[in-house]
Amino acid sequence: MDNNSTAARLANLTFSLLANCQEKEVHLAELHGLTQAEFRCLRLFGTDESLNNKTIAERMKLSPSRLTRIIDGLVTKEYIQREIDPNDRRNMRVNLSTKGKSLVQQLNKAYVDIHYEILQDIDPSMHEQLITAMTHLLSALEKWLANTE
Amino acid sequence: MDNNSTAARLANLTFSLLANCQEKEVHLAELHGLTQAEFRCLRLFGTDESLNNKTIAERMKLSPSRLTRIIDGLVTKEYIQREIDPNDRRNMRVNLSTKGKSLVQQLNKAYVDIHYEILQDIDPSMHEQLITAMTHLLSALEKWLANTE
DNA sequence: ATCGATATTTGACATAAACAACATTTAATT
DNA sequence: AATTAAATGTTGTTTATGTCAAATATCGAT
Repeated sequence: MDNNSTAARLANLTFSLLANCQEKEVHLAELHGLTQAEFRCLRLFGTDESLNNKTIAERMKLSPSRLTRIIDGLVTKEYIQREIDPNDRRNMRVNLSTKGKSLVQQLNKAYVDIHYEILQDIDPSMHEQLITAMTHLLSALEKWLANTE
Repeated sequence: MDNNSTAARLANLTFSLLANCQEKEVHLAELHGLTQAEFRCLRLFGTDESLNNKTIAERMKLSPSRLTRIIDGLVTKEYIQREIDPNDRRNMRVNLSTKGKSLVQQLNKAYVDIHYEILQDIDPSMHEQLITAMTHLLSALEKWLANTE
């Protein structure tokens, strides 16, 4: 009984959290003159990563053609660069420009900062458990998604 | 240092969590033949709530005109009903149909169930902490959003 | 060196979702 | 009589996505 109401509270929390995060993402994209698709694509890059069109398309579950256009936008806006892969010249290695790197870093930093502040409010001995809990939450969701697809 | 890397791990977790939740929402909407906007609108209802057009429009930050169309879709799909507000007959009280109620309940149940399962994996003494942490996470995000708007 | 497969880009076209703006209508309130 | 709530019709924009076909360049293997 008690557990169930705790679950309901937790469910409400993650629900609101999701809504807020979504709003945040929309806001951030706008702030930098990016469309949602472009923003999502950009967020896919670690600062040093270099990916090719097809890989990104697969990760984002989009057609290569579609991806080309999204990348086009990001190249025009100077967030990423395209260069020919020396190993296989049919490939384009797509990677972040200086501007892109700095944006991604900035976003990551802001993100980590928020979480840092949150952790300040929590007993350090609980941190590890919190991580564990969130990991469970994530894998439960992933499992759920895999099942229904 | 350690705190910061914990923050980074936590940030990554909520990031993945967000991505998964988004995917889940898209999937669920599809599953029930609803557009994203319709799905979001539906999720706004508690099972017993009765709202009017204008209120929903404000909550969803949309124009009343736009809302009318979304509601139209949900009425056509028989998830919600419109009826004239007896107190002010200019108002339309919008509320869930039986079908709508059962869907909302089903969604809520699934949502609570997932969280219940997660809690099973976590030491009960930790539950309150988790709730607290998530509450902090949420209010940090809300604060952030309020600041940047 | 040629042939078939592959990666990407490009152009054209198409769909549909998500939204706004505006004017009009209807009905009800104050 | 003036105001309000909602619906409706129209028109238009943007974003997101797909498909398909053609073009280009490259690779790998024969």
